[in-house]
Amino acid sequence: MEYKFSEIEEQIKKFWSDKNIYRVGDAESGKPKYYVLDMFPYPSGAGLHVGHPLGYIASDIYSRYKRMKGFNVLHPMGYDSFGLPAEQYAIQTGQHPAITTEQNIKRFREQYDKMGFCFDWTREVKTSDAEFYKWTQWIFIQLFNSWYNNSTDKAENISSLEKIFTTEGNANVKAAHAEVKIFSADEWKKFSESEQQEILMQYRLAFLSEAYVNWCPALGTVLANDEVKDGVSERGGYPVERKLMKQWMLRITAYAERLLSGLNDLQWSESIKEAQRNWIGRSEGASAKFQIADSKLQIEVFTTRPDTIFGVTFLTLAPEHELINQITPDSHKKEVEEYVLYAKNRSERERMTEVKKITGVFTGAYAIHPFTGKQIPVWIGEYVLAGYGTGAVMGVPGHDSRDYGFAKHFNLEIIEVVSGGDISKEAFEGEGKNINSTFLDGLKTVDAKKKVIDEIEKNKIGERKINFKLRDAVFGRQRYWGEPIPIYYDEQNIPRVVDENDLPIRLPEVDKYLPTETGEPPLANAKNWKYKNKFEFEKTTMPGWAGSSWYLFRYMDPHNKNAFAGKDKLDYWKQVDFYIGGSEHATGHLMYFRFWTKFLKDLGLIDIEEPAKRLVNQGMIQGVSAKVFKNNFNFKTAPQSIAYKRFASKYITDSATIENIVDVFLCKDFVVNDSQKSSLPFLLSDINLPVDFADFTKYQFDIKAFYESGDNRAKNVLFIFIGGIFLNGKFFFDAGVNNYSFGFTAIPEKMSKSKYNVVNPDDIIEKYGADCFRMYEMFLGPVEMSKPWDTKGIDGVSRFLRKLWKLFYSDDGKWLVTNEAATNDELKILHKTIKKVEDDIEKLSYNTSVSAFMICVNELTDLKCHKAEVLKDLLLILSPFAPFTTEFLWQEMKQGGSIVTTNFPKVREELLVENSFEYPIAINGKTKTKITFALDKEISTIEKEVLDMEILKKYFEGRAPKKIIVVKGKMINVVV
RNA sequence: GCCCGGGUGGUGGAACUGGUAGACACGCAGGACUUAAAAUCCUGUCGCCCGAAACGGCGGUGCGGGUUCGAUUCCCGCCCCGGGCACCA
Repeated sequence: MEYKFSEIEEQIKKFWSDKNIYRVGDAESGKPKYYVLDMFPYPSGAGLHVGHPLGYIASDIYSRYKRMKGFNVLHPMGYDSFGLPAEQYAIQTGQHPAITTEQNIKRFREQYDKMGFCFDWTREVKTSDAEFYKWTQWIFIQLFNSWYNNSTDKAENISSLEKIFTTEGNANVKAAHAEVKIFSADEWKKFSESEQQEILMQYRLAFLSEAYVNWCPALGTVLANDEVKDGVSERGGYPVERKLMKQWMLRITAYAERLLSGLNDLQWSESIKEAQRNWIGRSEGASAKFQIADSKLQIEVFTTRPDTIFGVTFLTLAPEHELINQITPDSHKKEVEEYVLYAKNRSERERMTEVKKITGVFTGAYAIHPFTGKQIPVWIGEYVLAGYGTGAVMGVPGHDSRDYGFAKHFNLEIIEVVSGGDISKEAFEGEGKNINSTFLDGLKTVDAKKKVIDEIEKNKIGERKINFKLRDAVFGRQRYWGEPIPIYYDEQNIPRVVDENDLPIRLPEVDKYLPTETGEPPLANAKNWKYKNKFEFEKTTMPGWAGSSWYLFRYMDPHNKNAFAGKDKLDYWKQVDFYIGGSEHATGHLMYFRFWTKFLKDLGLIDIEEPAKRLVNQGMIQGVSAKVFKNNFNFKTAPQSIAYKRFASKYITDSATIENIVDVFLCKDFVVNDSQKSSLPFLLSDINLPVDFADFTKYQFDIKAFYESGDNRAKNVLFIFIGGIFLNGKFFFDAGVNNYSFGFTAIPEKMSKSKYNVVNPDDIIEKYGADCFRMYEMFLGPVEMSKPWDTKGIDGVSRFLRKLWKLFYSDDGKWLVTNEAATNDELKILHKTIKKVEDDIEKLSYNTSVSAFMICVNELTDLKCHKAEVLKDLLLILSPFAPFTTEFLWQEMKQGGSIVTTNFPKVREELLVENSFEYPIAINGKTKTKITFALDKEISTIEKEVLDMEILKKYFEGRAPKKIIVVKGKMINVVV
């Protein structure tokens, strides 16, 4: 019988689905639980490429393994199905995003099924399902109804805060909040309803706030910090500007400390933890208030180096600082206003690219140094950020490089207050001993910090303070395809949450997915969409990360109508034991879902502090692009194109054909060739050609096939190679040349449709089978590592599977398996492999387990072993990797049940005990020969025997060996 | 600039906690089978040197140094590649 993988896969797929083999029960299973989760995919229109399954295969193997080890394994899959691409498509075509999304999901599902993943599809969830987003909205309501109590260090219901306000005002409340004035209980009671709500809003965890946001005019929406890369939108690459807008926000900063300290106990990669630590950006220091001369105003600064306070020679304010107007004397108004205007008009992007440019202006005001009483000038500089600290810094040019640059540029005084550097050359930012600092003189930096903060607090100048870089998260999007925010505006225009019983607030139908003419979000297009038929709903929707911030809990109880998940289910499944996904989510999703988890815990809804114990980041499988060169000017208008046309006219006389040329592609070798290069205008960039026509072994691109495929990019395009050209299906050669070769360069880069380098797993599965595909992706290297996709080695895995098959069937199709008892050698091979594979799976070192299987099958083949006793265990340990083939053979062996639900075999350690070892014998650390000794042999006897060995004599060269080291079971080293 | 990874044959990659560097696979070369091809199987394959061969010699894990009986592994300095952050006071 031949190994026909496609037939086997079909048959086994049916077998599994008939038996509902992947259905997962809950606590009643009586087994310990294990939760394996893949990061939520966005169902894109392009389907899966070979890069996506890397993580899925890894988690699938782990899930199957854990199941065979006696765990009740939850391994679900679903879709993060709200998102931009479907909406963009809707804007272009008018097609409802729900329809596109549904089609894409169907495609994804087909692909998942082909790969044999053990997902329990009865637990599938989709964020765009009203049954799902009902609970996303519900959690938002809880956030709105909560405040963060710093005294108890948890979120509490807003009613407890109101109670405090009515009894004692807000002076002693320790809470995470925005700027609020201090009021007494009496004052609180006298506030109007709208004033009270305004104040409460400053405390809520979901709140409406005026804030500088990243506004992307091209997308017509606001982006979160992590959605902006290099001043442009991460998706689409459109410019982003800073804009003051009223926005729904989440007070993630309340959780900064817990998000930071929680990292320590997580089994996550160091790089992700580090990225989160940087993102949270905790710094310890002090705040200090500087009195403005001849004024009642004070400027508060934050510093991490309060020990350098005697080195302050100026203050710098951010251009957005609110006191600028009040402190600037008339004499300086004009210059200051001009500068502020200039700074405001500078986009984030400009400011970032011109980091080294020093700009600023003197306000004309002076501040009084709190310790020396000296007057110091107050400046404005754009190097100070409005959003961090207090938006003002104390300028210590001697010990801060930015202050140093600023002082040099504007000729301000520089004082050395910490010894150890040379401040005539550069700022000294290291630690040392204080000088020129009165009561701090002689103190080491650590002690000086402590002392000065004590003084600052004693004199009520300021206080010890901890600052975070982490910003509150913007939660509203001017978009259609997202969860409606469950807020309405009452008669007084006070924002209120809708009643929980009215959830879900369904996404209304609109006839246009674009913002309205007045600039309102798309939801404003909805007709008759009012809460209780009279109140205006909030028109923005939630961002892409809302649903994914809590989805892990929904899988535990996906159909629950009364809660986001039932208490019993939450108690049983607790949290994700093993989470796998891309590292690009380091500061986005992975931060938000930790935040929501902590919040739900504070409400007493769940019992865990962290959503995922262990996190593995799978590497990216890059596509290998076929790059050729292309002119980078407009071919129709640029004068350079004439040179190309002249070149083409060497071969083609018909001028109309030449005039029609719209572009030119050059083969790699042509560009590398100097004499050719000099005859052409050298303005080149590279462009990708579809990999389907590229031969990566010879680096040859088939232009003719490309042209004949009907691709528009090949039409009227002049292809130049060495010795000839290709135009519209025809080759033209130099005299004497008749072999064409269109060379390209192979570059690994991210796999993407736009780069024409996508490899579809369906094609690979069709050619080699799903098991082979799964094993090959694992065989490529460690899961965490990125690597270019390359089919070069896949034949090795394919050969392995056929070799395995041959242990069961002869070439002419006879069943070979016998019930003979296995020999010791055979059992040893088997159990060595079981042990190795078990260890490797735990470590996620799948590439080495695949080699172990290969070694095992090779050795059994050499021994002509066809014994059931050995083969059935081999099938079991291989089944997480190659589920189809192993299940098929399992059934052929009449073992009963399904291999999926059978237990993993136990290693028989006693078979692996060696009683002798072949020692490598090294002279001065270099291995020279080998000798076998019994393992229980006395070391002193070994030493003696080795030193007497005839073969070693020549290395001693007459010298007596100085020393001999014997490490039992490892090696022997003789020092001469 | 700062913070994380990483650098091993022609290629993907192995090597437990400091103990035989290059497992396994691809590719390549030679051979067997075949009319032929595919498939399959066998042999070799880090480099250099001697040789008929060797369980011969020398070198070798990005570079330079160090610790050690022994270093791909630990320490110091440097170079290169990938990723993240970036005027964060």
